[in-house]
Amino acid sequence: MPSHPQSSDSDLPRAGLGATLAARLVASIRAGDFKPGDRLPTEMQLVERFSVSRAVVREAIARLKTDGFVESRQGSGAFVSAKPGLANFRIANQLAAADLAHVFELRGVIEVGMAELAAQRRSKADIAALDAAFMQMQQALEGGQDGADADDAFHAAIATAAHNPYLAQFAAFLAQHFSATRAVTWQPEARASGSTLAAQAEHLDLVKAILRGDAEAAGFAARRHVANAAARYQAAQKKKG
Amino acid sequence: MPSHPQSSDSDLPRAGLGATLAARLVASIRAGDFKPGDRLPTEMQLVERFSVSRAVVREAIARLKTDGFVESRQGSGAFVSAKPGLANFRIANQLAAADLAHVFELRGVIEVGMAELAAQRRSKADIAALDAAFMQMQQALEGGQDGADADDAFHAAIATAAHNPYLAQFAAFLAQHFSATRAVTWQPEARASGSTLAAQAEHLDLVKAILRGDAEAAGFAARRHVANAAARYQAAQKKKG
DNA sequence: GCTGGAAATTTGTCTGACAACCTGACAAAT
DNA sequence: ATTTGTCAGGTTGTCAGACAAATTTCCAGC
Repeated sequence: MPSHPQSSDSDLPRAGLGATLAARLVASIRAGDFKPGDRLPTEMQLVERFSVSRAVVREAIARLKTDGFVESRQGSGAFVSAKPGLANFRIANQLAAADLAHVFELRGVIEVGMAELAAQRRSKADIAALDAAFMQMQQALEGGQDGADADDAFHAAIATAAHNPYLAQFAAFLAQHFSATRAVTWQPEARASGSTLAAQAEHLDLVKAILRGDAEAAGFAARRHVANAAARYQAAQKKKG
Repeated sequence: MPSHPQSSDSDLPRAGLGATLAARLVASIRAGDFKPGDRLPTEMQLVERFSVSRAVVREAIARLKTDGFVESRQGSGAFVSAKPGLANFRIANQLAAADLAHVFELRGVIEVGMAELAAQRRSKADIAALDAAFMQMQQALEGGQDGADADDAFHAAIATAAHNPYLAQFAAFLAQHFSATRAVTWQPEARASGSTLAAQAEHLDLVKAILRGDAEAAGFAARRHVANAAARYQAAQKKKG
């Protein structure tokens, strides 16, 4: 058994009929088949059209309701919301290269803002956590170990130092989609090419700017770090593919 | 019938049993009653504990699945996800004053980033849309009409000019929570105090910076505009409450 | 034309049943 | 002793039918 849990298709539960139908209905709404205010087909019509039971249809519609795509009224029907899909913000699990670049850019905007705020608001405890994460990465760099976890902790420490829970939560949300890119930084190929060293140098610039409370420099360092991380990841992808 | 749709409690559908149970289970997970990896009570146990039918329990769990709180496996049970609630980003409908300030800050970070990118990437069509929205606000300002819609269009035009769909979608998501604050800018009280005029002056700075492609100035103008908007809104709240 | 109420329609909830799947225990074979 | 096969029980997934609750439609009656 591999030590790293492999996320193959078999170990994650297959999508049931309800989830599948929900996805199809969302696609229909996004495609414009149903516009805001329109009434969806009745449950019985959906039962006949998709050859499933009413329980499946109701599960699908329940999912659409939690995602804010539709609102249903007893006795009347289910109606597409005024702002379908805007009740929450979501990013697809699999992203094309062009989309990934855009998400990288979004992440950059957030990281820059957090770095600036962290420089203005950092407490002694924030500095201690930031320093600890940085030193852990340094040890991983010198010892040839995996510093991905310390890298996570480093960025989390910056988010904490910004003292804005919404900003931190959104950064954590975005970070999920970058586990692969963070892993690249600490792979043997990256060490050989000097990418890991370069990334750590960028981390140092960021730490120093935050320590001395220089918001402008912190923002600049964060901007450069994310931009370079994106470049390094895309270069690694090109080399591999 | 009022021209502005009033969102009273009566016209939006009451939460059903399924939605209620889902909310309670989410609260339990957030409170730590169930930790990541834990197995939820079986559907039959939930049926007995909450005195509802299995259909209601299944609707609640279906909602938890779409929100990424749990994953269920046929024959085994429903398990709390590793990162519960991080599958999507969501903001509560009703925010306390302190939370609203934080969300304002998050919005500011996004607006600054979009303004910078818009200055770098604006096309002729972007400029035309931006100009049209600004002129519409100007007319509303001079004619004493409501410019809230034009205000929306103005910020949407900046989002479009940034040429990043994820950034734009997130900005639109955030904008939903600021309809009240944008309305404040165009109320008679704001006109009397000069707030509306000040806001429009800030809009002009923003437009000019984007037109001449000055990213730094655009970012600065956006930062100032959002900060002032927050201050104006909080002042109006204090005056009213 | 308008009103009132019955009838039809639609979603919400309950109940029972079976299928698909997983888990653990036990027996059998190696 | 370890592995393998089998079985029984439990759990989620799906189906079917029924009734309750709320809305909409329609028509008789004025």
